[in-house]
Amino acid sequence: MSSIQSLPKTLLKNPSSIKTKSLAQQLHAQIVKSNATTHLNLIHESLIVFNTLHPSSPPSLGAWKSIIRYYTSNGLFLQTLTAFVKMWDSGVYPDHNVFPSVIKSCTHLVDLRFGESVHGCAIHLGIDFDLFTGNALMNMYSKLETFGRIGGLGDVVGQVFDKMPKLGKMKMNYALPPSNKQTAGFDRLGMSYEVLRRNGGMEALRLDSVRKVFEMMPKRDLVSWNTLIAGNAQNGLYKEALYMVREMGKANLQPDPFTLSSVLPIFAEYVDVMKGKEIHGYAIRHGLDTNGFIGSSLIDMYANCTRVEDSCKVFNLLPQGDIVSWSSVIAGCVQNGAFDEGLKLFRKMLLAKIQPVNVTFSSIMPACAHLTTVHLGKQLHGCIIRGGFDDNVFIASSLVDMYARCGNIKTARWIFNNMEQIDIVSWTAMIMGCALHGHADEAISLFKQMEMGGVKPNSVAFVAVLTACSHAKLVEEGLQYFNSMIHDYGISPGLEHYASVADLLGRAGKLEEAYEFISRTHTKPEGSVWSTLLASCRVHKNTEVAEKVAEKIFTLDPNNMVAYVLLSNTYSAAGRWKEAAKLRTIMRDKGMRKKPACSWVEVNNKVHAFVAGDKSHPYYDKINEVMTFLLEVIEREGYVVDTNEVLHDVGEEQKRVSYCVATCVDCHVATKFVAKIMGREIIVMDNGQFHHFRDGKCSCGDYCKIGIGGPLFQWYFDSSHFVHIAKGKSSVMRLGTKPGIPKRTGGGAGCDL
DNA sequence: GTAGGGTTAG
Repeated sequence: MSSIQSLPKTLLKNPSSIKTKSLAQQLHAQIVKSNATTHLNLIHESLIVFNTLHPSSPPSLGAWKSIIRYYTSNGLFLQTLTAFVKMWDSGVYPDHNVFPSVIKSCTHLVDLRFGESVHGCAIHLGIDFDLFTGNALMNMYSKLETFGRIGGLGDVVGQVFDKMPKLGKMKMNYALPPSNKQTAGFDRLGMSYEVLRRNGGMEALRLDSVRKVFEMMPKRDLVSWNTLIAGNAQNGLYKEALYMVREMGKANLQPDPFTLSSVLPIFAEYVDVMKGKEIHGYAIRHGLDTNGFIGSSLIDMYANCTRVEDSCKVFNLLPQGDIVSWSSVIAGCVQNGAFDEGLKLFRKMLLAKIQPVNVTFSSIMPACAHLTTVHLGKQLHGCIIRGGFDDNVFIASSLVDMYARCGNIKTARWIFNNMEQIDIVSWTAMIMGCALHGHADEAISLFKQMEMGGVKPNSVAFVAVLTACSHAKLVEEGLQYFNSMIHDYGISPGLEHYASVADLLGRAGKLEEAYEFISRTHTKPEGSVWSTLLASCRVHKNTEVAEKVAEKIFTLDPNNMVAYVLLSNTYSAAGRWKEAAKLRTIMRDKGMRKKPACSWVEVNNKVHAFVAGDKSHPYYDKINEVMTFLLEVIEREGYVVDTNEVLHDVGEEQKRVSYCVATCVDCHVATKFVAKIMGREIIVMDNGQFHHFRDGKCSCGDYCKIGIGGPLFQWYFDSSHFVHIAKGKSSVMRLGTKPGIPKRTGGGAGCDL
């Protein structure tokens, strides 16, 4: 006999040589029996021949089974269903081997209606008691029971196969339990799954069919239990899932990797690292800790419990990392603020020739956003476009956020405008972007558009719109949104909302009001909420409220250094030097040392960072030269050093700081002058808020809480940047107090991918 | 026939 490879080739080149049905079936059977993956194209072609050759005398059950199994195992789910319908139409009835494939196809196509019909067929034929069929049905119902009616391909497939519901109507009472009708009803009310879950009450209704199938199954194996457990775990029924694990033990079945990787996400969600560790221990004792699925679940669990080091340990012990474990560990780092580590791992992954996918990109992008390294973000964006991932809503949202945070609000807006689908996260990212750039009107307008478009704001969206109001001095609007959040949307305010409102009132100088507001909150306010207000007290030079606020903070945390610094600066700003000095003494006695302020700018894909008093930059002398020159120029233009606001806590090592740096405390004013003289826009990011300096004015309308502090002046004038200024371009500078982010000149975050 | 990773938070 000819080899499997050569026979079909010869025949298929000349289809007319396939004269008989039996020859076609033989051909097909041979190909199907051979290694399917190496002959995919041939098999597909032979199936086409097979399907069209003898429409009047359809294939036997055995042939149909081969076809259906082939289609399903190669992901051709729509073809599976076509074959199933044709088979049924031709009077050949499926046996128990056919149903699992067909049900699996319905699951993948997110078509619950079709699946229910198939279930009806199985009942009709009396083979719904089959173990494999039952397992497949449970899996389908646990994945589709809620979502199947909401979206997906359900309707499309339903239209194509309008015959199918007829087939399944015999015993549809079983396949369509009351829960489905109610689910559909909720859907019509426009309530999201998230809302339903949060409000409770759905649990009893959902997974009804899964439980029914499980209960009627005469025989259950580990797969049945795992499917049931996973179904409950993935639908938020954590207690039930854990209860079923115990029940499974009673049935003398041992947890396997499937069981463990369904249970681990529950403890990740509960942030219960002790229970998670117990599972880890079990996995080690049973030699399962090197299983890739368990590994990535462990990585995620530890990361969710803020134990990134443990995530990395698990990852390093995996014999081979696949894209999921790489993505997990990268996401774990980024979500815990270890941005540099995340980027390092990402580069390592590329070196290991692992191709990033959707999840990898949306996991790593926030690292670029928070490090303000737009050139890295752009490189990633390039990879995303080349990989065809740019229509993914997760990725697009992360890009909107990244560009906005890196100062490039126009690009952010362009991406947002071109998104195919916009969800609550993309809206929020865009609204927050506008808020950070001081475009409050636009932020509010977007928020309204979102509401009108039927997307319900969540608590994060309210943080965004409150931020917009706060930055633009829109006190009334902000308070209205805060109330709307509580009364119209039933969202109870969290610390971040209280902080926003405290900021809103504080920036506007309504310090007493803000103090009362925070004091009234039901949630116990944290130091961070009070600190927000204390910063406003400093701006408004109100030592009276500042003292009250500081007292609150010190009750919560007697060694809160930020509060000491802010209170001391408030005294300085109000001219009460003695009190300020006294606080400095206390701080020194307590051994507190303020982290030196740090500023950095990205020029020609390189990050230049400057710490106060640091002379290590290779162009330090040139920078100083230019700085002195510019200072003279802006002073001629009318800039006066504001000696009243010498807020710098000049420490021992900073005493050597040059005249210029020490005097440039009122950087916000100085930068306006520089922008005017140089005739260019300067964009500065300060604590997440952007200042666009142009033509002697700033976009924040001087309505900024902190004023820009720190050794700002240094980095206008590193030599390459000076060239940049001359070209009239703008680049984003960033201020902060995060030593190490980025590394000193040219290091760390400045590296390419 | 069953299992793992993602975007927004002054």
